[in-house]
Amino acid sequence: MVIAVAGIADIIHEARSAGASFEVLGPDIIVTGAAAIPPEVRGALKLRRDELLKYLAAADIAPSSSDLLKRAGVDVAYIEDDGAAAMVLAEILADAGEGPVGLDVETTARPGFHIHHQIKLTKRGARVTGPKKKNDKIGLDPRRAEVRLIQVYGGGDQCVVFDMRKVSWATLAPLWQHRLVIHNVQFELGFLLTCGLRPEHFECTMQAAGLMLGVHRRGLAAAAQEYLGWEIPKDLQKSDWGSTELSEDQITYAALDAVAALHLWFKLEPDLRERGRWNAYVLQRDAIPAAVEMERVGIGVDLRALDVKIKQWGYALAAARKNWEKETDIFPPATPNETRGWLASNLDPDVLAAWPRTDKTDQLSTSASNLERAAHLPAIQPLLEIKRLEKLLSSFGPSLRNAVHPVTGRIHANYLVAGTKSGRWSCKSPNLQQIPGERLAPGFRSIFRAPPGRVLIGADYSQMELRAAAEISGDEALRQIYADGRDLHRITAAATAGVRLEEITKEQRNRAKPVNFGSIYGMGAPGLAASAWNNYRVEMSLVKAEQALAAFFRKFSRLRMWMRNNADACQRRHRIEIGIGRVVEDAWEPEGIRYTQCCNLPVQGACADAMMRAVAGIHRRIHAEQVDAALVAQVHDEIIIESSVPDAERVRVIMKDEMITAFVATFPGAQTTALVEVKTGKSWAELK
DNA sequence: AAAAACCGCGCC
DNA sequence: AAAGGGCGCGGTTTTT
Repeated sequence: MVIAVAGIADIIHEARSAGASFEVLGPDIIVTGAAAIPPEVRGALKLRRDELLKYLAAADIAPSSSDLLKRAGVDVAYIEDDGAAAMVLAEILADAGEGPVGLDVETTARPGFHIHHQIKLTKRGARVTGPKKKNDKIGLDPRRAEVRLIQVYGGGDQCVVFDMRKVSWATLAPLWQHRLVIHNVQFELGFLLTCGLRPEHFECTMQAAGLMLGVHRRGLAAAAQEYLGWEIPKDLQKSDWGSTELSEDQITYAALDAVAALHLWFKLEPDLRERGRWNAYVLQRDAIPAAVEMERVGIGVDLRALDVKIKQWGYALAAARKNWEKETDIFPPATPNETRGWLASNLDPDVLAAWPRTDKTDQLSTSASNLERAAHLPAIQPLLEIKRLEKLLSSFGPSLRNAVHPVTGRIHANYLVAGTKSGRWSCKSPNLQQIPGERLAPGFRSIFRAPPGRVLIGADYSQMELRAAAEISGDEALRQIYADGRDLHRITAAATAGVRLEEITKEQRNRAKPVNFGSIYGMGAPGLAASAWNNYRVEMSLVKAEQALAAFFRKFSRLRMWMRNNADACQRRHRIEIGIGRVVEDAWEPEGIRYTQCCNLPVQGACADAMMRAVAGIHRRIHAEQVDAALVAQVHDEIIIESSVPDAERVRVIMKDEMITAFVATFPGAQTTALVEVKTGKSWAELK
């Protein structure tokens, strides 16, 4: 940290991490453990005493961890030896009785795994602007970090904090048989698994809070505020949990989370049951071990092939820039504003006047789909090529390479179970659910590869959301199409063009796709016309879009009826109800629930239910049947498993079986003809 | 200097 | 009457 420019909060944080604590007494500041503060930090604090006093006084109003614990009637016991550990653990379990134990852990980078700073460069070679990227994920990575503290609370008058540098894991063995309440249990399971521990009875207050408060308020702080009225401080979250002597503040801070988790559970559990969301909770909870496995196992990557791709993209980008310069005699635009300037001076005045603009700031749009409107300008093609390659390089080049784990050589992405309001999973660091496909980057998915002796198996639901819409709405015409294993796109194309099915060309079928996908989500004619162009490069006039929608709903009138009735019911209830019992409350949306969400979320969300059932079911069977295989990716309607070659056939059967079972469990009586498609290959590219 | 807002775009 | 939904991420621009 550069002390001279740091905020006072950062300086205080440094001092606290070093073991110091502050107390305000009238105009005086009492510092304990001042000797531990690094001299330059101490100097800065002296220099900025007034600021420090103001900050501490403000912090005084917000209760500290120890205030909150005091109010809750909980003492903290910090345990550093096995004898005491066994004794207090027995007390905690006695406090809990038949009930669960609240638990939380703090982790820290293992010795030898240093935090290395990396400097990011822009495409022009300048230092990247914005916050300096500190590589601080190591402390959260089970492969490079260790559990420092385990905090447990049984509901009594003490919370125990075990220092795992002093206490042996064997002493805690009884704990793993007990039912545990953890906020974001996925994180803890990842660490416990590396210690060979596989607790089976757990509750996740984060999943529960997401169902009750909305997925954006499922964090511990938000949930504790809402349900307990606690303002949980989080300033020590990133303190140094590896230091030899942990401060008292750190220990009480750590304890508070375990206490909060248990208290939260006591409120959340009855709430889930009373509000009809218990089944949704169980579904989400039971999918967590599969997500843990996906992250732990990771997906295999051919690093050399990725490097080749990056090089090729670089060459192609240079060539595209040359082409631009040949057409224009100027350098290619380096920023959106430069692109806007070029558009402003090169478009015909009437075209410029009608050029699409951005939503919030009303500037000229520079999106690829809009640039294609000016395709007659010779510089546009090179510009589009530049944009494509810059996108690939910035999102899937060096940054994806950096995501390859130094120890395993694989990518361990983080899947967020029910991380979206519909219930879909999301994925981050990196997001494997947005890896470019064949259209944008031919062959790119072949870098995701099984190691020698193993294969990837991909299974996907065919036209999952259209099938779901058919089942939810009870539209017999649509259901019949899937019962017969017919092709909806072809049927819609024939209806639109007014010709017989056999005469439909590939081109005509393609034009029908946006109609089918758009209509079930409540798209209007203008939206359909736009989506046809933006997603499929199909030109569709307003009139044609209107006609296509009308024709679609003439055929599937029951679907339209469901859409309208359901949207009405949602507005009446001020909530959208999804599948097994998840909801999106009107109050959770900044501008209230919208008609299109009422149409979309029940379909998308019920599909997410089916997907979760399938993932959990597959995971369970792979372990129960001791198959040499593991889940490695999930992309909403697709599951990818890496398997040994001998077990591949068994895996294919399990996947297909579990996915069909999950779909029918979600949509009783659903048509299952050609529902699941399974493919095997050495790489992801071969699974399409 | 850092944070927030905005735009655009990859996937389903 | 009309109404694309859901994400995460990189980069630029504006605000604090």
